[in-house]
Amino acid sequence: MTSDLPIISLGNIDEDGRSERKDAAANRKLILETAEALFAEKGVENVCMAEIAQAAGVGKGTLYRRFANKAELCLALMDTQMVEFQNRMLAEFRKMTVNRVPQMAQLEFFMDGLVHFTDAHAPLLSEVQSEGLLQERRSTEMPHFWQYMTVHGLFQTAIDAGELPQGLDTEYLADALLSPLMVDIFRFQREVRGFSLERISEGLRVLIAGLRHCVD
Amino acid sequence: MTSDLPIISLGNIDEDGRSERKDAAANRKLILETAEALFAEKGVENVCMAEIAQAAGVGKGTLYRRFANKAELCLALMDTQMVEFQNRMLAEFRKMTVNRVPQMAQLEFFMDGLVHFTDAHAPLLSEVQSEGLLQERRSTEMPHFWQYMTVHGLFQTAIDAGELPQGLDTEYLADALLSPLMVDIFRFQREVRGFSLERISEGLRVLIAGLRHCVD
DNA sequence: CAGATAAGCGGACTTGAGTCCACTTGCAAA
DNA sequence: TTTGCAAGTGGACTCAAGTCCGCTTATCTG
Repeated sequence: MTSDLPIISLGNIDEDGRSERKDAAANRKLILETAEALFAEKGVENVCMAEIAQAAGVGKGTLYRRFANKAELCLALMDTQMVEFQNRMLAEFRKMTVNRVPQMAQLEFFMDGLVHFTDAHAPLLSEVQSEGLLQERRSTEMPHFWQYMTVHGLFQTAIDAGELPQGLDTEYLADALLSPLMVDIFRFQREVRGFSLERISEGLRVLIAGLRHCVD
Repeated sequence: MTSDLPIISLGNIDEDGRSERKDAAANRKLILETAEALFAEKGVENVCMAEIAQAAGVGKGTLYRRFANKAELCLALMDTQMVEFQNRMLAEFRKMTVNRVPQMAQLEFFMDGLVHFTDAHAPLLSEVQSEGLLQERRSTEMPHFWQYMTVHGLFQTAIDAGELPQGLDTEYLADALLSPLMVDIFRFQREVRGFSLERISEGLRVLIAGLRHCVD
């Protein structure tokens, strides 16, 4: 059942299904490339929107027409890599399922991949998540959305397969298991606590493993 | 061993141990009262710093000398209630320990209390946490600090008491267990997912219960 | 091809955060 | 009591975010 996990992407389709005007599409590309270059040069958090607009040679109005804020811009920049990661994971899931690898092992594999993904994209993710989970806008495009769908899906399948007891609150558990990977906390653990990626993965593995036993 | 858990409070002692000048202390009090009133009237997120300064009849400079930002101001406003909560919990721990209540049950009790505490103070906590975990400044006064110390302490004691297997990464687990209570995620679960407090508590209970079994 | 028009564009403007600094005042030592 | 000065004060100023609105242009229709 892992095959119906969603792949989420922005694409360049407007909400109405209408595609952009040619000049607008060119500008979007220009802005994204300019932003990527500036981010690489000075670090994501040291680049402001006005600076991006100026470097791209467009007005602030244009920039904000395409991307309502820095979070959205950063989300667009991550889009390709997010889709790539999702595809890689889906391919692995398929392979593992063929090889009769238990769902819970697949979940551990996913979480481990996510730890590395989060680490690799921490600066962009910081901006993306600074917007907050609460904004309705674009919520289905937020990283948390597909991460949640994946974890939740794996939990459900694990229950169906008898790997987990029935009656677990998979909706809550999916959110809870993902919450230590929200960037704020993740970066805190990495930068202040000094945890290694392996240590974080192992910690999550322990949490996951525990679920197998406890129901009462 | 629960008796050496810390109680964290701001107090009105300067970092150098020097106490404030009388006029300054009066202003701090005035500012806190004004802010509290404005927050109650218009909601925490709808009140800006300039507004607080004006309503209190002081300049922005004065306001910012006392409180480096809105987060710090909100933290000061929560101070009393935080200390109260901590004391209530410590008292309960003592009582429970006398009655031979297992450490893990005490942890569940604490987490349940924390769920209610977080819910009750969500707006102020949102401001406090918007500062982010990463700022070194005042990190020991942040809610997460004493929450972490408490959970970590309970884990350790549980291990010493043989309730949990040795070798658990208690430092990681304390952070991880608390992370679904970071306001962003908590509010998301409450407001978007629509989870009840009971459901959240129960979910946490399941996570905690799992730890008893899994080590390998 | 011409005209209509929705989409796109740019930059001035508004708003709030936070800094700076010249001026004032409480307090303690002489 | 005077006086030195660290602490306190107020508000102008800087900086970035995000909005607004009058002008321009791609694209569609006749």
